[in-house]
Amino acid sequence: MSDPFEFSENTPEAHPESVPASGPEAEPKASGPVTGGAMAAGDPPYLAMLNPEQREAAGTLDGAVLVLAGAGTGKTRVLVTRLTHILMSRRAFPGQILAVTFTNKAAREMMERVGNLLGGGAEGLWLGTFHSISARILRAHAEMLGLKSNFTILDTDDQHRLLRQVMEAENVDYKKWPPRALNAIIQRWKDRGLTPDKVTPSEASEFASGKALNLYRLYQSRLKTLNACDFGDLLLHNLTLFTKHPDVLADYQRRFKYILVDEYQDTNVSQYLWLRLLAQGGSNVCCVGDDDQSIYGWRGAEVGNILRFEKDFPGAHIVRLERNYRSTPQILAAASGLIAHNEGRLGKTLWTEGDDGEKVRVTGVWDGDAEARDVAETIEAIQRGGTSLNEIAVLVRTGSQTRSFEERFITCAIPYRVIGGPRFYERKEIRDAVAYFRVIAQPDDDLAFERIINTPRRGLGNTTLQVAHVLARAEGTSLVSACGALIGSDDIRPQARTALARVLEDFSRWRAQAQNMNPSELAEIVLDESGYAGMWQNDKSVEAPGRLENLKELVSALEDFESLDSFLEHVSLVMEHEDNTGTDMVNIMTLHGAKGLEFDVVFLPGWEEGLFPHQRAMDEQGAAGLEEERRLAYVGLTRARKLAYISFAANRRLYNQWNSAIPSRFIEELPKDHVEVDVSKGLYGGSPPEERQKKYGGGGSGGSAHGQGYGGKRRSKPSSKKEDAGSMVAATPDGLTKGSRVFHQKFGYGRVQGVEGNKLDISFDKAGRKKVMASFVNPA
DNA sequence: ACTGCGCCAGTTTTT
DNA sequence: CTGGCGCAGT
Repeated sequence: MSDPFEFSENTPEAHPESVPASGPEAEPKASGPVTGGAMAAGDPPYLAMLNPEQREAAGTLDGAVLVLAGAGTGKTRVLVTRLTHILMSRRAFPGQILAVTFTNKAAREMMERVGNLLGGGAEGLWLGTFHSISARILRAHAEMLGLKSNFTILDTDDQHRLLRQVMEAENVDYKKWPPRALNAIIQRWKDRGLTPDKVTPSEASEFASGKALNLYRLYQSRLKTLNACDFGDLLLHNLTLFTKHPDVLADYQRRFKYILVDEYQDTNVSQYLWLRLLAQGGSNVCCVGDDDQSIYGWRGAEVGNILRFEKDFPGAHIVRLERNYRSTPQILAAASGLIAHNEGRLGKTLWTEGDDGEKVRVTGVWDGDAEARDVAETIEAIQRGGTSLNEIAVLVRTGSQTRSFEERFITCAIPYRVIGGPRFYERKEIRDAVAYFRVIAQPDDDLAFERIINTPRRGLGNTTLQVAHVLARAEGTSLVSACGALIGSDDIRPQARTALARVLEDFSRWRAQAQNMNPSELAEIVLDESGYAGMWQNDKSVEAPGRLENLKELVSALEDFESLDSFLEHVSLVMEHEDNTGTDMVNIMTLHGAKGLEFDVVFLPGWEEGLFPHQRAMDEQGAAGLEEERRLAYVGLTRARKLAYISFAANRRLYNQWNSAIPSRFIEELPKDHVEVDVSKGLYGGSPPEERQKKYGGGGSGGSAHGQGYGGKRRSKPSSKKEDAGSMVAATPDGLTKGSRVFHQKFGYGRVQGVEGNKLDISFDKAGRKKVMASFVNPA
């Protein structure tokens, strides 16, 4: 948006009356009334509203501050108040404050709350995610790194395709060595701030017989020719920029008088180095985090960063927030007892006031379906008790677990939303459309061009593409320019030549139109003239209408953007779907997705060895992986204000196999006094956890006796003693039979394919084939 | 150049 | 069970 180098606009020099002194050296001594936690007369009202520790964290503006904020202790409130305090006490202009978060959601929330507290005047804040802020900085200095400022940010799909190309060129068998695995290795290097020249050969990894490093180098050079970056590069290039151009760094250091960091425990090495470089100019740094909530180690986060804060900033002020405002004492005690099994914690003692509340409920069920049924029933009961569905969440370990709940909720007509599910911008049709925009915005974007050159089909297949590739490589140009050259040559068939000429013509026309047209209009023209929309209109498959619907949504989403460029930036960095929070719905999401959220009632299904803790976490990270899983469990429990329900199933289907499972070790680790085992399901009848453990052959915690988690494998569903007749409703008297047309409130119209008792097997026109309770459909 | 078939491998979490 | 990929046939 705005150039980050409009320093003069925002610096004190330009407003001598408003700010007493300029430059970090001449920083005035505390002119604000508060520097510590003690309540002082004359505290501004926004500080007076905080508890003493919070006040200390928000009010200590000089020097470095580390806030160890336990779950539900008001850390966002502290950050927001601190930011407001800095502005209200006129210590800095908005443009001199850098506030970084990990998620766009967190950034948005902070912006909103600062706005509320401040009532305007927060424009110009550098508030955003690590990625968006480093992208902004990088765009301003792209040429220093051999990039153009309109560089493309590649998504994972592009990364994989590019890596595959590189591997093909190097004769590395990409079937044997999956590009995604290589990508993971490279991203880990990038997370640690390692450019190819800094990776020590000893780290070269087993991948492709030690060729990973070389592939990394080639990948980087391909990125540069493509004028593109992947996620990791955004930070990495910033680091290079700052170290190679001290003057640039100095400018930013001078600019940012205050730095605020959220979720500090999740920073990786390169983010840490980035912060440290920026802070070294004497900024007042404030990092907020909770080592017990570090759940991103698998993508390079280093809890160590939080542990070494004092070393990095000698004399740092450390504030602990331990008063929890969220959960009941029972829930808090259960969560604390669980997390106490981890070693190497900074250690906090959370406390709270108020009624004990209900103990954490633990239920064992027969299988995943029973679990979903059980959760649905409980939700219905809770809802009858007056709790709104918005206040209820189902937190699962893996994305694939959401399905059984969705199906059950649909059958029971419980409205729900899946947060963080398949994302809008990751759908095929959206990615295709975006690829068109990318080529318009940046003709050199080979990956995007390649994606849509023959979509819709226009007779430009593999042969043509290969020829173009070869030429591009030989000439050192982009695919688009190579294609331009091909039109005038006879290296390809005349048919292909005309087709190619036509697309290129289209693109240059669109490019011209892009100058004086809003993006939304342009999108409509492009989707129409390219034949892309037409392609789906002619498609008779069930999902085609949905795809067209999505394309329409995309066009209207474009209305919010001033330029194609800003939209593309949004697509790459703000990969999220707007959530319809307006309506009352149960929330389903992964535990990772739930961090930072809270609900009255939380369901935590799937607490089985192998699923949670996840086998892979333990295989790949060992003891550290297990501890991270335990923190994930802790995060899950601490999302609950009033009620937490944990469940595990004795049988679970994975791929297409039934596996018997044993309860998660985390269940045994819950302090017994704060847990109530639900025996009503007839499983694990009444036996306390210790006995249950013997019954199912589980060993002590951490022991290998837990083994593989999932036990025997069977092909067919294990027979249950209890049929689920209890949850059945009498069949409808509608007399629906095979072939009847029906209408379902959620799925729309469909045709009955079969009748099984009171369930109907229906093939819906749009939603596909589902089994639904007869009482929820009406004859069409 | 495109279509269809059969084989395989895969599913943790995300900016 | 799905989807991606390679191969063979048109």
